[in-house]
Amino acid sequence: MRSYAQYCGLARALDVIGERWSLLLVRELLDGPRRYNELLAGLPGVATNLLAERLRSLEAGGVIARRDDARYALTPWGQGLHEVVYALGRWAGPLMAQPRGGDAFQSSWLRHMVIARFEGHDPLRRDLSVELRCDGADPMTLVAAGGRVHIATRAASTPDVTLAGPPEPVVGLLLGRITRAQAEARGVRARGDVRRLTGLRPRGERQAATLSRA
Amino acid sequence: MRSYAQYCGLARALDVIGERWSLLLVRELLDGPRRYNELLAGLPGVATNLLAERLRSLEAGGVIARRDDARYALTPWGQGLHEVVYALGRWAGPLMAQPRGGDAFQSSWLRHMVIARFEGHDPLRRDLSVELRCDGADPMTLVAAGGRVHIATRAASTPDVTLAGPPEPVVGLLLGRITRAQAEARGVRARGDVRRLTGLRPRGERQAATLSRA
DNA sequence: CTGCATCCGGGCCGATACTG
DNA sequence: CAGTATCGGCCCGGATGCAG
Repeated sequence: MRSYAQYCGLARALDVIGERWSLLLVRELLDGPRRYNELLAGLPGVATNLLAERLRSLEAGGVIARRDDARYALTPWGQGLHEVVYALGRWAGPLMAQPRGGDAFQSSWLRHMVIARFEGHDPLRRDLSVELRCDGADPMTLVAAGGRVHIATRAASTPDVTLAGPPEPVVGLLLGRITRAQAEARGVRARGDVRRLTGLRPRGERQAATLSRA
Repeated sequence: MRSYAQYCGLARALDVIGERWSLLLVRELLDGPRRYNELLAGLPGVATNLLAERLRSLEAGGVIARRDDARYALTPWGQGLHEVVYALGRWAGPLMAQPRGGDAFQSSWLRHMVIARFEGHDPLRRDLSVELRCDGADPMTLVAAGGRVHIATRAASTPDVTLAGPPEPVVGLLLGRITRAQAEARGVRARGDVRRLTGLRPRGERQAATLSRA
């Protein structure tokens, strides 16, 4: 890519990872080393030549490295993009309840969304277990305990709350951006006391309108 | 821009701010509302039609708004990109000591770099005042007091340390990525006890090699 | 002077075909 | 499995024009 030619941290960062697909490729590698075809599967829509070109570019930039086992992995510096990727994911919160037909969807993306939203310790967080059954993804269980949230990639035995249905309203309800009625009108089957979901979020962030796009 | 068509927070965020120049435009607006020509001056290298097109795109996306006084300003949601921009700026730290001739440079970018690196409270931070005189930028003073860092856009009366010279080695020395000898070899005039700069950074981050690109 | 719109050449992107 | 080759089209960058 053409350089911005600005002595500014943001500009120099974008010179390295600002090209199309680059950050999504980093997202895939945040889950660990991946082979070329695994990356191709995790990036629906990317052309094969573009993936190869981005892999070369990010390797030259010191973000990723090709390992002996023919897998690509983030360098220690590249792993620092975790904060950038999650900051962008959190910022996109207000967009996640919006329906947009035709979007691809994968279990690992749902896990990233949940982690980005709930990572870190919060002493006010209430204990809770939530089973998520999004259409097109494996069942997943969010467990809040001791102020921290953990996510397991399997169904729960006795969840406090279960949300099943299309990804957008399920996530929208989980993030507190839509009401239970709105979610159910959009195909969500909710079981348990949905109001307890607000206990996952800090006091100041329990209103759905907070940081709304509108 | 063409959508990634992925139901993922990162992908939906990049659908809104992933185009070339968009985040740099946001960077300029983090300093407050700006007129079209002010933005043009703050984004050396951008074509006039592209700036107009990005302004339209970001306005349609709900990131910025055109105000009555013909200025552009971030919406409350758009201001949330502060964390994204600074996370990218911090990640670029290892790149900032590298010389790259021809890069444009502005005082406000230097201020952003310093804030991105030192913002927040750190009880172990030592009190210190540092005057920065980068070629091509107005003199600036970094003041650490009570665990916090504040930055003033003027010269200091009696700074503990003064760094003057080209931006890259001045910033490289401030961030602890190069030694005093390396900085002076690259044209930096340093006065005062440069070793005290390490007191600006938390204990664990006082080695220049930390998070190196190599 | 501000705030764009238009035009054009070149480069990047996207889709498909193909190869070691 | 892991890419390369090719090609059409869109986007970007630079120059210029122009209305308020």
